Amino acid sequence: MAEQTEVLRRTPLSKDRILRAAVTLADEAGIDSLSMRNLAQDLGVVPMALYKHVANKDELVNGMIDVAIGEIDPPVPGADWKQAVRERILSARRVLQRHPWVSLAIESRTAPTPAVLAYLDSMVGTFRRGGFSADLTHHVMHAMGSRTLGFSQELFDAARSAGRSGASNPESSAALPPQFADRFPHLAAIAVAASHDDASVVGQGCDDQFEFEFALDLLLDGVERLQRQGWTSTRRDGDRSVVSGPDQPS
Amino acid sequence: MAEQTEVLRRTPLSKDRILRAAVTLADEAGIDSLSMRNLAQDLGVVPMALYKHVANKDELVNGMIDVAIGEIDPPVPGADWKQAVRERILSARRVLQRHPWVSLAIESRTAPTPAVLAYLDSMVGTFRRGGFSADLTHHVMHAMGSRTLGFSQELFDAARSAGRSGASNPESSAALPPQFADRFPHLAAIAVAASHDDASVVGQGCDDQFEFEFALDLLLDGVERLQRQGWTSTRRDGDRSVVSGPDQPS
DNA sequence: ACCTGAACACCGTTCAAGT
DNA sequence: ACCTGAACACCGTTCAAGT
Repeated sequence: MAEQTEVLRRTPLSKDRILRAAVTLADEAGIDSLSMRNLAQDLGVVPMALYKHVANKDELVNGMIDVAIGEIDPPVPGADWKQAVRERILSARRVLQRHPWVSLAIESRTAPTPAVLAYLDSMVGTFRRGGFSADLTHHVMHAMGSRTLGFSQELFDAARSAGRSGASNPESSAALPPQFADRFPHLAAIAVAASHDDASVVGQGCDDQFEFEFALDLLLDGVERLQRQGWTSTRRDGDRSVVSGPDQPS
Repeated sequence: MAEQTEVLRRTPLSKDRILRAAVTLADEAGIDSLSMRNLAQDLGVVPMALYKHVANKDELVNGMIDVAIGEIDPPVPGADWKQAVRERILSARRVLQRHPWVSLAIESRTAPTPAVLAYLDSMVGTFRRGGFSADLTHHVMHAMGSRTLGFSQELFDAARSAGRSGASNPESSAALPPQFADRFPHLAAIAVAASHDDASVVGQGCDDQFEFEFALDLLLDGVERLQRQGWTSTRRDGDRSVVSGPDQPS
């Protein structure tokens, strides 16, 4: 409608409106399509008009990140630390599946944004209330790394810059080239091992959710063990093994 | 010397010479400075001359990655799987410290390069010879993620796009802003906890090497435990905890 | 004082003109 | 047939001219 177009054109720009349009653009067209010029066109304004509300593109991306991080669920109230951390991280992961550009955007930052800091601060608080020392919590946060925010650097991540396509979409599964098994026999063997549906499929054949939870639980179980052992940092003493506690089998 | 310049100008371009110049450029000036135009200028040729040897910039970056991956030490012969994996990953980490652009370059790829595949294949072989089932090895490789290649997504990684500056350089340590402890009390607490040198320093105050090995050993100890328990994938059965084996304490 | 078109300094890559 | 300068279609951002 002409009237509606007129209203939209007349709606004043705001940082909030710019950020929401930028998130939508990145969601739908990919982060590579996010340019000041494209974004301005989507908003029906001249590119330079954006610079009234954001200092530069870096500040725009920072704002976009915080919009996404704000969508992560708050910690579940009654749960113990392990359940609370686990659920929150899986919530973060769901957010990142809605906004696949976020992980790359966060990685490209030189400093964490305010919302990321607030999220991490809250998670540290959950560990501390669960009986973790400040020392152990510090190292645990490092060890979790980007997994804390719901993503991890996968090496076979074909869906990274590609469009959204569920793992259950058989169309997008690339069959192994014939030479692959000859050149990389070990990789071919483990690709077959965990691919329940089609033995000639790798990458897309992996159950991403399972792999994420496998690694998450491996880490959570490991740090739980350290906490129960009363682990303390021994880095100045040359002791290399982090779990060489008293109840180690042999 | 004029003669030497003449010789250099006369030296024919080759993919190898281009790749080595590109790696040097990225090492010294950062990945952002790596453009076809800058690279051509360093080589004393016109930009379009590069396209005789590389199809496009993506292929250039792929080649650069493989140059770097080729610098990783081969597995140590006599060691058991745990030592072999550990040493190799730490070697990869040293390579990435010499070439700080590699992790971002690998992350930006949509598919792994041949040298990365060969490296991963070799590592899978080490696990398999150590008695790991193909099933477990598959999930372990996922769980290790980018750590396999010597890097992990740190959230406070200030030195990411910045120039090289050792963690021991006190000049580059940013003090915590006064409001920080008020807004993010838990983060402030754990920052102080593990900072031995200066309690008001975060980020640069962390011992990156210690944190990397802490997480690496946490994972290696965890997967060793799974392997000893004869862990098998139970993902279709709704069993969520990866370490719920028979010898769990309670 | 405010807005904005043109311009600047880049980029990867195409393509046709020149040798 | 080969090489390469100019051009194309972008980019983030500056800046001065116009209202």
